[in-house]
Amino acid sequence: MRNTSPSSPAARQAEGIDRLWGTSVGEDTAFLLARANAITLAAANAAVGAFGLKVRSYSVLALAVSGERPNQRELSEFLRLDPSQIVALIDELEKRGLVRREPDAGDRRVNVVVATDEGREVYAGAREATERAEAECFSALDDEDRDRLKTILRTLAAAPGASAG
Amino acid sequence: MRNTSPSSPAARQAEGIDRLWGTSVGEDTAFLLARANAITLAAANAAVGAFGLKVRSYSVLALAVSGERPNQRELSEFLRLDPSQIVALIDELEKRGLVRREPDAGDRRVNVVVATDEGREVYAGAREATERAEAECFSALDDEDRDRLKTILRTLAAAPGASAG
DNA sequence: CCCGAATCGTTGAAAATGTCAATGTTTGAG
DNA sequence: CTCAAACATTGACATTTTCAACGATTCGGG
Repeated sequence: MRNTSPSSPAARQAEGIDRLWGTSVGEDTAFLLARANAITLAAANAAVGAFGLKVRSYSVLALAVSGERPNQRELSEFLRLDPSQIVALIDELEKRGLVRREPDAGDRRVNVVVATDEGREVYAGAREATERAEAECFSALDDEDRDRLKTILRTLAAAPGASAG
Repeated sequence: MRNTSPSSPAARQAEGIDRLWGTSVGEDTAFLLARANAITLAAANAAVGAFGLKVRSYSVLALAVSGERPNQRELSEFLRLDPSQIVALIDELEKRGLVRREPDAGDRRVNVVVATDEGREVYAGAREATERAEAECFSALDDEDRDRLKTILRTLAAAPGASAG
């Protein structure tokens, strides 16, 4: 049996960071949120990477495919990215022919972002890959907890003050 | 009453990004996770900023205060940061006198990171601030949902494959 | 109609972060 | 003793973040 306070110096720290889970950091919901996010983000990035995308560009593509015709300011706010980053992301997607900017009918300042046919195709494949990756990330949860998590996160993500904190 | 398909061009997109929540992106748990994280991270950074810290350095400080005497490799793994980033973070904290490196008794390769008295003081204040900030972030949830969220996130954050994904 | 403030997309620069390879020191196995 | 591996560190490089400024356009008021 394992001693609670190991006498052997070599065995003291063993290979475990598990004891750190008991600290205030390990008990902090915001930290857990960040860590869970880092893990799923890495998995998602690996998944869409096969399609020459990152999570960022994949999100923009998905919104372009949606048919909601978001403009760049809306993408910026929804994805919580600086407008200049949206420009860069769309530039890249447009160069690849997955997306195009369309002038808004009623306001010549604004561009609306829509997907091309090829964009829809790439999206379909990438979406399948991310869903597989996510399924694996969340495999430790049962269906009920998955639903709960989604509901709770939606409450947090859409909370007032999400834009101007 | 509001028309579902507004005829006025000016009113079409209004000021709402709300319609984007109905897209596949808005339904994606991983996206919700990322967005909720971004929001709480921003709030936490604002909170600890008053103490000259960021969430990163605050986390390192908290682990140094914990008494668990983590070494740098452990910090790297637990916080999911590159070892070189840990070096930079500790350098800064050490320069400010909040933390110091102690040679490990049993292994001269490893440094153990411990807090100074001043580090403990600063931590106490910063922790209070972050707890206030978090309380506000999670104010939209009742106690039960807060517990659920924490439990679920812990499952995800500590899942196997969290280190080598 | 005309002016000024505000919005949208864009550009560019600076700071912060992330990623990776290489190194010196030390340990542990054989 | 020798060799491979682990730890902390350094330095280089790419990516991301953050800001300020700009031209074009819209909108509200006078």
